[in-house]
Amino acid sequence: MARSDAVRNREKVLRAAEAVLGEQGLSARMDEIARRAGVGVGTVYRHFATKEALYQAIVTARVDELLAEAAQLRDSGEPRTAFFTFFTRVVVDAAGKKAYIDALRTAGIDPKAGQAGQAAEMRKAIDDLLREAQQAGAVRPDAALPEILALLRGASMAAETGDYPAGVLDRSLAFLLDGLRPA
Amino acid sequence: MARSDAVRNREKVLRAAEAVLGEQGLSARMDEIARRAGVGVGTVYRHFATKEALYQAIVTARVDELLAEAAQLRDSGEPRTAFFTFFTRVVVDAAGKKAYIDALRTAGIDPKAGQAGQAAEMRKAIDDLLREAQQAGAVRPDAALPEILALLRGASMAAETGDYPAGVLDRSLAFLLDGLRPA
DNA sequence: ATTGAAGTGGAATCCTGATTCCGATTCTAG
DNA sequence: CTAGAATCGGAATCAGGATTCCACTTCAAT
Repeated sequence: MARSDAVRNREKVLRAAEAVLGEQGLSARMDEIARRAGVGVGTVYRHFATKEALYQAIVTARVDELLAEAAQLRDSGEPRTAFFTFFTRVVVDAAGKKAYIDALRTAGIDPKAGQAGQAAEMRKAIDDLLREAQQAGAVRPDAALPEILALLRGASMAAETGDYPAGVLDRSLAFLLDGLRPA
Repeated sequence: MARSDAVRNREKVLRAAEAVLGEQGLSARMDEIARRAGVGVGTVYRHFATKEALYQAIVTARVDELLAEAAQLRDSGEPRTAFFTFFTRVVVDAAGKKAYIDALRTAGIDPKAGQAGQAAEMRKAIDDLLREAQQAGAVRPDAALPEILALLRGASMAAETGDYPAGVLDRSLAFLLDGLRPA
């Protein structure tokens, strides 16, 4: 039913939006996204009712990918590693993608919209990894989910901001994770 | 020379702006600031050429306070504690004050405006505390300033965002700081 | 090849604030 | 107490962007 060119354009918009929103965050202009997609603003709006909707589409997709990865790690049989790997993945993934801040914020609380479900999933995924890691003695037992989420958020936000000299981010993260290990 | 009432109004504006910008960040409206100050927008503009200027005035003042505290801690003769205390102070101070994000960002890099000098001072202050703490064996020797700044920024940003259940922030920060201690 | 529905481009419109302007009000020096 | 300067207040002006509209293309089913 859907016209082939329409589908193609939708893709182009999505890709352009991902790039532009990633670089500039929510403050990016719809015009810019349209230009980069090689399309008129009107077309962008035909596919996504609003800037917010476009943004959500992108974030939702990305979070789904992360959730899939979390599931995979959970079943990897390496609980001691899985938690740290996922934590790192999220932070690295956030680096340079300003569009994530809100996603993380949402994961924290914010029962807004339908994304609430996704946020809950994310929390659960992290909680699972955390528990198993603690069970395996890889993470200090006094660390609870809320604290982990706060740290994850902080790390992600820091990673998104400014460009650090090579290695700084990795080392910072390493220190942070060390703080989560048993004494 | 300056009219007494003008001085008073300037103060009112400053106080109101501090409150409003603290709660809502840069997105706060000038109208709101004026209303809270019990003054017309025009008056706000008579004292501060632009929203940015008003914002800078506030941040600059606050950072100066922090610098003073840093100096005091440096001379306290408690290097083992000073570093952690200051780190904590900055984060706690940032909690709920959305206006700081940018200040911290600036402290990171951003040679913008005259604030560049202040940013440099802040970096130096932290560096001093860090070195002494390491000298005293309270902080792992492989932690360098850039990493510390990244962590400080992340922690501050996380603290500013959303409201966490009581204690979460403190515990998160405790874990983070544990990661900076020698093994 | 033909045609009406679906899709497109991008100028025009709307909205939301920041900033400007200026007549009305205080101050305060004399 | 009085005049002139310094301030005020807040309506009017501007500007930046999101969103809407619609005449004009493209599709693709027939």
